[in-house]
Amino acid sequence: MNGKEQLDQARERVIETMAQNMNLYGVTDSIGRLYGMLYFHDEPMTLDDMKEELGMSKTSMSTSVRHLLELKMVEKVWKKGIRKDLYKVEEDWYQSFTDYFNIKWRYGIARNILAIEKSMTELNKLVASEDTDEEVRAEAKADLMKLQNALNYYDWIERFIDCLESGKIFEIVPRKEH
Amino acid sequence: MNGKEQLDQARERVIETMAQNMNLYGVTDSIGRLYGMLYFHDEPMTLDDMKEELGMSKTSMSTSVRHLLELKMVEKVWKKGIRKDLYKVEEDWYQSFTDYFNIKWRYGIARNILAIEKSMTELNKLVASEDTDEEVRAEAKADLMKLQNALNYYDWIERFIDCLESGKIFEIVPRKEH
DNA sequence: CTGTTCGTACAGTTTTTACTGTACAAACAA
DNA sequence: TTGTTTGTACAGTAAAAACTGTACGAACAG
Repeated sequence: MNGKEQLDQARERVIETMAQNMNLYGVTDSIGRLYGMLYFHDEPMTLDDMKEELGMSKTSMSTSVRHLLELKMVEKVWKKGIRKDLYKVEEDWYQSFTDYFNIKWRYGIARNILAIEKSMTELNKLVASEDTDEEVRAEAKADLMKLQNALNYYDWIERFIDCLESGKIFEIVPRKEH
Repeated sequence: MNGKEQLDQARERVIETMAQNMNLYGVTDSIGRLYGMLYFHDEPMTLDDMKEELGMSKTSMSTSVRHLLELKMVEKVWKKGIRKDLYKVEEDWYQSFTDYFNIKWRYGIARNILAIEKSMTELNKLVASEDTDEEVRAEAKADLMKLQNALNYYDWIERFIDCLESGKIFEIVPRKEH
């Protein structure tokens, strides 16, 4: 097959940089490489296919795919007559971008908000209490202001993600048609 | 100092979750904790202060601060009469959010675009060449379409980051005033 | 039911990353 | 100049993460 090596080389280059890029989504290079490889495969793949293609253990493929599923960057495909699970990449990268924020950022922020609210309750008590040392009270008040700012920021982030999720962002920053 | 423990406990809780959240920015928990600690310190701190406060080595403080500087999440402060370097957090979290994309995402995408363009050039040659096997040619053509889509997506991301950087995003998703 | 096949939990290993202590260069003080 | 102080490079160590192989439960085939 004349030209096969050049084809593979061209793919490999893209896959490698894509994989490093995907660190931004919190996945390792090797998971990124798996994604990239799947990206260039037009047919859905089984874990054994991937294992074969990347020369890694099936266990690794299993956990890597799980990561990508969690991020909704790959999806399971059903095909009658085939017992093995099949996977393919989510083709819509805009969707993947949005999903990332929806999954990772929203989750992180929710946890953070809980912690902040709990601490604010405690600090309010501290400020209200007569037993509290004056210096401590002053610090607590300052902290309360900081935490309120933090809450405001998280509120903004949530609305920002809403803006992505609803697709409103595309009114401001339109998709490039081609 | 009555109430000091409660104050510290309230802070610690927030710092810990904040630190984990900062994994989203690609920094470790311990760097996140340093950031959180700095966040609650109203006065700028020296490396030795941090080392003392966190019970870690000065070397660690040095490299951690460097990471945070790179992300523009902390900044150096000059104070006359003090020889040691002083650092404080960037208070504007909206700015930090924008900076993160500007620094990390733009960089990654730029690298990726270069790789894609190079591969597209090669693939175009491959498609044009008469020596190329027909099957390979077909795959190369399919790849070219995929890569063009990728370029379109990266173009969108760049415009998206422009939208953050210019502050236009705040017209759509306004800051919460309080 | 018994045989396979498939995906994954788990334990163990390898690799990578985070962290420390030392040593040293640069900047300053005297 | 010489003596300090400060930040960081570097090498070594400790901790964490990635990866592998085995073993096993679940799903299906016959």
